[in-house]
Amino acid sequence: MRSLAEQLGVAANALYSYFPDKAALLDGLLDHLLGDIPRPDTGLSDWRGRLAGIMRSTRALLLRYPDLIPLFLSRPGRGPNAMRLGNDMLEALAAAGLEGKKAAQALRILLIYALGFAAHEAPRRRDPAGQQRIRDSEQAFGGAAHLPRMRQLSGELAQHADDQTFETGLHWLLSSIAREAESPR
Amino acid sequence: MRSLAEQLGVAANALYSYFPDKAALLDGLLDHLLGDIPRPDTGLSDWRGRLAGIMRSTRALLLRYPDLIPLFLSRPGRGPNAMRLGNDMLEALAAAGLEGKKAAQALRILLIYALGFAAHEAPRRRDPAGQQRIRDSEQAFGGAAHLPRMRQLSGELAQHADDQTFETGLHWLLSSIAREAESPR
DNA sequence: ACCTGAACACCGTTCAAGT
DNA sequence: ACCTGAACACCGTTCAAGT
Repeated sequence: MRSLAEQLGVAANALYSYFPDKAALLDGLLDHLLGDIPRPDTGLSDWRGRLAGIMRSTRALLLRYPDLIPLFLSRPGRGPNAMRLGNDMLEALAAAGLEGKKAAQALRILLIYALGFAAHEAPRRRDPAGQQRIRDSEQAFGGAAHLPRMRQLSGELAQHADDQTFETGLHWLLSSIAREAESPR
Repeated sequence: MRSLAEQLGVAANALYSYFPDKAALLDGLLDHLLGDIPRPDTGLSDWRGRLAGIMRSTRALLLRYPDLIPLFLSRPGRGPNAMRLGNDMLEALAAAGLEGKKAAQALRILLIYALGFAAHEAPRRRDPAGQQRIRDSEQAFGGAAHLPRMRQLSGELAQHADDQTFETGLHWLLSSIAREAESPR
């Protein structure tokens, strides 16, 4: 609050003329930022591509504002932009054949995946001693007595999460969603 | 630091005789808590059940210590208990037919899913005005002009994430992992 | 309606000093 | 080696007072 006020050239407590508290201010900011996520081409019949695009944009947005990730995870998200995003996702899920409760579950699972992934990545990307940390991890994993699997994969495990891993997980979720529609229960 | 010191009957700065800073203290605590996650029955050939058990235990542990969830998401996790957990997961993934890079990816994706899910849930479970918040959301979704999918599912979408949703996402990931092993690339 | 200075009750951490 | 009181540089927020 203090540093924002300073950038606005105003005393810190002046902000309380506009917002009841910090949480309310951040809620407004969050939904505003969601406006940066582009809408999928509605004409496109490729539901998988549309969902993947939204999830990639969401992850990219979060990585741009790492400080806000805990807020995105914990806040309800019922501003206009959050609702538009939800509607676009439900539209794509309906094209995939998911409706009702299963569609609501899929929406939440996909969002949690993208949010969780970014929440995992962001602090590592920002860590100034990141490369050193990777070397330390590799050594810890490589020297783990009685844990042969960790030793064997120490090189892979020590690396940070990357684009390819994000795509793999997204692919896994979308593939299962496609199957869910084919053989509903 | 101050409240912990008080519970120990000691001045706050006395803690700095044992830990260089707050982060180091919490890193130690985190790995200690991971010791509460039970190991899967190693004799069991059911790799899916073993992985599911670990993920359920992880989620349950995080929900017991909601304040620590951001730490679990951002910290590397290379203490003895974290490594044991990783080794058990890799063991199960190997039984599923995943080795090397794909196994490392699967490990990270599953952990991110469980951590992300708990990070999403925890603040909602703690919110004292949770029920009121659900009603507000339902009304916001239900009254969204031009967003028919949101309106249609307002009841489902307003609810909090639940056990069933967690199980669905876990099932989707494990199913795709099973397929990955059947037809590797 | 919108802003201010001053203050309150908190933080994590440092430092010099004690035993 | 382990602890202390005092202080530092921060927080978000409240309150009474100003225009």
